[in-house]
Amino acid sequence: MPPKSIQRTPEQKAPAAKATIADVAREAGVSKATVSRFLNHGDKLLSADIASRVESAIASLRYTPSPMAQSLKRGKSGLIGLVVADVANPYSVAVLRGVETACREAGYLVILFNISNDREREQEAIAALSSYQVEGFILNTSGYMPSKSRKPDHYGKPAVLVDRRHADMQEDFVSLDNASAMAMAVDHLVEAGYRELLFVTQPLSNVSSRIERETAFRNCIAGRTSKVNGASHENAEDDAEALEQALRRLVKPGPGTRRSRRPAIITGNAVMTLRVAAVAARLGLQLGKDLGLIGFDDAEWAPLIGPGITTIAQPTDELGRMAARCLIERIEGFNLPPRQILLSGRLTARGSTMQE
Amino acid sequence: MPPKSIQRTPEQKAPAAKATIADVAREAGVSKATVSRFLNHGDKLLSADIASRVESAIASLRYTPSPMAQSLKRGKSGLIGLVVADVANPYSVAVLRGVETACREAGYLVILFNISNDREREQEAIAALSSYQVEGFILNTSGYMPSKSRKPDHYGKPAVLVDRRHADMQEDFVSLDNASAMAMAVDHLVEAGYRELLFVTQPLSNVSSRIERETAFRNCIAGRTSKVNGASHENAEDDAEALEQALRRLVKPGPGTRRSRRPAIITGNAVMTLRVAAVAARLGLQLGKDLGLIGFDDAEWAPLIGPGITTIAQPTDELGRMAARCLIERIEGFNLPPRQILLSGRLTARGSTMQE
DNA sequence: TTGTATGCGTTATCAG
DNA sequence: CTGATAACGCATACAA
Repeated sequence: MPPKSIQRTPEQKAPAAKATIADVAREAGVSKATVSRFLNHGDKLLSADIASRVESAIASLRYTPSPMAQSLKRGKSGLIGLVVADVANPYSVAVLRGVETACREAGYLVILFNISNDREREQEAIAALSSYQVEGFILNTSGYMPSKSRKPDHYGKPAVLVDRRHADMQEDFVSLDNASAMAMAVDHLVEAGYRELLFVTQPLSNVSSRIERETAFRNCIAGRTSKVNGASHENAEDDAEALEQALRRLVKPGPGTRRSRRPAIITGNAVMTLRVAAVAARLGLQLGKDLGLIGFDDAEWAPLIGPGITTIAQPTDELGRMAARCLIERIEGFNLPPRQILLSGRLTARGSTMQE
Repeated sequence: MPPKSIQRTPEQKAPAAKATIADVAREAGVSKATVSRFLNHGDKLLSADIASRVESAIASLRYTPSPMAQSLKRGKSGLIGLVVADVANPYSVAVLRGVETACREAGYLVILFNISNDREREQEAIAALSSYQVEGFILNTSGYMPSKSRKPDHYGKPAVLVDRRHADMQEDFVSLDNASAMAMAVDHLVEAGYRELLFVTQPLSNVSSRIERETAFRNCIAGRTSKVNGASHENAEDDAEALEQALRRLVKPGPGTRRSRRPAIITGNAVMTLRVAAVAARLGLQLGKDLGLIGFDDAEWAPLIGPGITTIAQPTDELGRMAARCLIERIEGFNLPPRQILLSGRLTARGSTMQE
């Protein structure tokens, strides 16, 4: 057996060292500039003869331009920076999916930065991404830096916000239409005979989507001339205790109150839905009977918990795609005023909000 | 009011144009080379005086080196390419999270490429990532290209595989210890009195983790001298029908069989767990009573479906971190033989596998 | 239509 | 210890 020399993949003669534009130029017997022209303007500026020579040289060398070098030269990179508040959050991930797809289809790649809900790191994320010459940002963050009490700097690059609005927002904004989604939820509950409503949310703490939903909820209640009661409960991460209290209070109203007022809960997102379902189970409350439940965000498990949980699904994939498209439009030069794109949710009725 | 000139952020005198190494050199009254030395070797090669001058120039100009330019020069980018079979899969996402964290901590950023379970696009993903000079790949893919019937080319860059093993694997491999996890599952069921076992999985179709689990299942059954029966069922994406048949057959054994043989199902992942739970509900089967159920992958909803579903949790975050660490070790030059890192799962018993 | 020369922001190789 | 200077791979103004 002959001593095995340099490893080579079967179908590739040249060593792995990537071909550069200079190699192509040499192979085709032209200058680097000519090759560059072919790359950027096709055969518009070249004679047919030379164009084809360059073309076949590129093919035979399997040449691919280096985005890095291009980026350095042009100041643009084909990269889009995505900053996510928390990759553990299914919502973020669902959006991420749409974003990645749309970007790739448009020839961009996504660099991901997760800040694990640490607001202080938003600026760090943007800076890191920016140094990689990303051409724009998609932000699913609060946009608020407590310690600095100012907005993060976007380095003059376009950005689009998803789900979370920023103060004095100059950017495009893509989100669920929270007001009408909440209206759907309340209407649905009232129609099903529920009269004592509780909105349960994670702490509002400057997260615009939570605030919008809470506000919409109050408006819905206030707007009803009929006898619907409503209250909100902010539930901290670890405070199952408080949540249990709130449920107890909701279900077993004080003395002197008729029991004709059926109680129901609206949860602000899937996380809270799960928590409420857990507490309800612990208290022995039957969903759809002792307690109505409708939650923002649809999840695969929603049909399977108890009698099935009624949800308002967000068009997450579409939200992500929209965000990406907005950003790319701006990147490619259209200079539009800030837009707000509000997509509507879809209600799926299940056992947890049964008619009386 | 004076005509407002160029917009400037309050605390930043210079225009937004990012400072370069040349700016710093000028500001400090030294050469670019000197600044570069300071950047790369600290003050080891510089006189204290000059070092401090450079240092303050950097600070006052808020200078940050351009990774792009560095990358061009050094041939390394600080980027790691992550190719995910399907971002819609909670498992992928959970791993992604660990990967992102570990990479960032080590000073790398992650570029994400999702191939939506399209095996043909694995090579495309790797090529795209490679052109961005990523320093290595983390792959959660099949590594198998049906149409080409060969393995994707990694361009000589290090790669680590997560969850899915490739043929003739030369790469590091990080995964759940499927064999012992399956053993745990079977032991648990047998101990709880179940005797008629069915393993339900998505189609094996060359996905190594599915194959390993199925094989492990068969081995477990074969290894038992006692009277435990076992069978496997591959369930296609859209075939609820077949799944229902399988459940029916499992629960209602043919004539002449004693009913002392309690039936139970082991699901290969969370997706299948949900599907089985749905079908069981439709058939009116009580989990933990008429039918045992234990599933791979723990999810937040597991405790809430029916009497709670027993699961085997994968240490997803740790898997991601491990993968990242392995890759980074290789990137930074340690030339080790291929390793396999198998992490064990954790069983959480819930109502769906109650004792008789 | 094509080639030459220059520069993008860094790092490395030389001298000094 | 420090400073010119030449690459890295590419795109473009300018010259031919």
